[in-house]
Amino acid sequence: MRDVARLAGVSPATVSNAMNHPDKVSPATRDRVHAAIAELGFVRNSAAHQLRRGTNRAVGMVVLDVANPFFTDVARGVEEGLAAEGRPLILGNSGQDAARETAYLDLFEEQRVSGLLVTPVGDTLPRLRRLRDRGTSVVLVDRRVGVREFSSVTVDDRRGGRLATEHLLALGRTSVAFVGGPPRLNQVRHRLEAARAAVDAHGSGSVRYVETASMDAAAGRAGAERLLALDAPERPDAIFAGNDLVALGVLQALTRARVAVPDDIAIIGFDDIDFAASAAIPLTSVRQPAAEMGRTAATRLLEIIEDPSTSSVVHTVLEPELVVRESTAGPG
Amino acid sequence: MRDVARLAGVSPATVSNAMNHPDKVSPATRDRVHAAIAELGFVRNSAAHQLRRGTNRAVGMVVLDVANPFFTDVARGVEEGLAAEGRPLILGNSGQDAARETAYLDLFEEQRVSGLLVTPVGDTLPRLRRLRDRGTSVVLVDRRVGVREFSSVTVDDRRGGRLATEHLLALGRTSVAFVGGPPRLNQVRHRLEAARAAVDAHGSGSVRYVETASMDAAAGRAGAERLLALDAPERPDAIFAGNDLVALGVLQALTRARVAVPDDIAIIGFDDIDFAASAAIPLTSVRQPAAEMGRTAATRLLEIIEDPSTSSVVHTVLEPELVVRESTAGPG
DNA sequence: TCGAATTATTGAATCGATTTAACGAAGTGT
DNA sequence: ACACTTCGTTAAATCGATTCAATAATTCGA
Repeated sequence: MRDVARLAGVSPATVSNAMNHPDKVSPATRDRVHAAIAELGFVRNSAAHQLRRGTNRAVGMVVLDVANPFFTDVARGVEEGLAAEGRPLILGNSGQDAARETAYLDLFEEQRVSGLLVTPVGDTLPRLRRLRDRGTSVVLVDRRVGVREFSSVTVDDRRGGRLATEHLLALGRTSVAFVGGPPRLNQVRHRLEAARAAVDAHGSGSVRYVETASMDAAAGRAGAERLLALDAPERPDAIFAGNDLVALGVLQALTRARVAVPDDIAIIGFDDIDFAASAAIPLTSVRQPAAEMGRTAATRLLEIIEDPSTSSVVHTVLEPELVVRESTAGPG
Repeated sequence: MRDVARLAGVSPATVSNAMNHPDKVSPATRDRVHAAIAELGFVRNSAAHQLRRGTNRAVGMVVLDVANPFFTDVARGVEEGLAAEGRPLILGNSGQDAARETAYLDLFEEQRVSGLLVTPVGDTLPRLRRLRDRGTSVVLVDRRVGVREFSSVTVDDRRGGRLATEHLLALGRTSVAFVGGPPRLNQVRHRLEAARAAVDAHGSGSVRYVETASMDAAAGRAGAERLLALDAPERPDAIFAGNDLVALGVLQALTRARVAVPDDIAIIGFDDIDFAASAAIPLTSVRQPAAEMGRTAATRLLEIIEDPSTSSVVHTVLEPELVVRESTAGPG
């Protein structure tokens, strides 16, 4: 910056003013400074900038799993929402791993980001509290922990679970297997509980839980194979998958075993990722408005950053929507 | 940090030494300092740290399109490769948009990241030169620009194009449409050129180019519809899609129009993303080793960071592999 | 036991940009 | 013409951690 100042024939302070308080500088010198900046290709050192300013404009986001299109859709929504304010978004991928989540939280805490969007994996609440107490605004995405303390944007999982299950029951299916896990995840619990409640309300039918360690296609294949190992009368006539990746895995395993979908076993997923529509047998799914979730979370976060005194905690719950395709309804 | 020093009964300098040069501090005081750090939950301010240290350990990566699983797979590979050194990876998504790419390069330049992985979109070469001249190591991923200056990790697109086209020709297809674009992308050009060369070498057949503005499913649908609008004798009997997303879009459009795949028209994609295998008609594709590409790029970048004097430019070219599925081969 | 060699700790300078308070120059009103 | 604003500019202090040179404490050999 000294070089820029020298070239423009002014002091470093004036260069700073030209960049950050253009009104404090006469038009003539402002132009001179900008010319010098352009000529030297000066880019300010954000470490120094932040150190003095005390704040980092960037927003951090810890994404649960970039391999899941649902979360990349959320991230894209966040980017859109942040674009209005021109704040950079720094993405970290926890890949469902608590240790990596912690590593990214450390990074963001060191960086003193002004806001944080996170879908927590591990026992993250104490960390989030500390971040908040130190001035980082926090909004939870697709999860709720510390309900009285942190705003969140989620989708009504119970409603989604009910929609899915009622759809299956309406089609005359009675023996439903829910494939997903681990049950520690609220998502999984809520969807499963709602499925059971729907079956109870219906008066007949059953829900069995096939627990998996993760929520990807491999888990779906493994879960389906466990079901296929059962004797025919024990087999379910419908599978409610914890999400679309799992559903695609289930579909692969069933197809390989020459089980007719949906005739023998119907499959319904959750999320309605783009690929659900172009699956081998297009997947019925419970649509989550991922991009909207991201946008909403970003907007809410910006509000809190602008006015941290707004201590009110807001939980936005978006509505899921049933999208019926061939994996339950049959062709045509 | 002053607080930590006070609590531990030492000077700030000792606290710093305890963290960064543990050998310079006696075990007793080191423990005392660490206890104080833990008690106060001290997290160092990375702005100050970097300002003094002059370097940022983090590595930046500008991903071309997080909506494309191919690139998230690459990013996962990069994370793996970087994990060895424990360097944080900061992700930015350009979404194929030159302006957003520039915004992220600005951010990374301000941050003085020690390394940069980028799949350039726009006219990025001058920016990369400047970054390199200022000490940021750069490795190109899935692209080559400034061949004498920047190391790169790519896949042999011509070979991939040849594999795909020879496969189609071997199946007796003669009229191939290449759907993809824009042609400004090297990838697209190389794959298309290789397709034409393969047809020439074969002695019969033809390749027509259906140009699209982007490389997503929507583009694939649009491209396919243009082909469907042709009179029957004009229609191709095979479609080589620029990547799997485009291929999935093509497949959707053909299915909707009740065109039999592969009987009437065969489809082959590129990338072999996970979803290709679970598509409506499982997609034949040219597999790119995405994760390996990411790992390799990360490793190469770390080498350059460690020893910037290594001015040698290395271009790693990974080999693609044909994966035959039903969209060309027919069931069974 | 004493000075030399070694090890542990600290005060002060430093990184690069921002900001505050002070300064000089130009303009205003009487 | 004089005192008084107003406006543009600058010197110097500052953000928080690191590092160097210097000092203090410890160990060791003779």
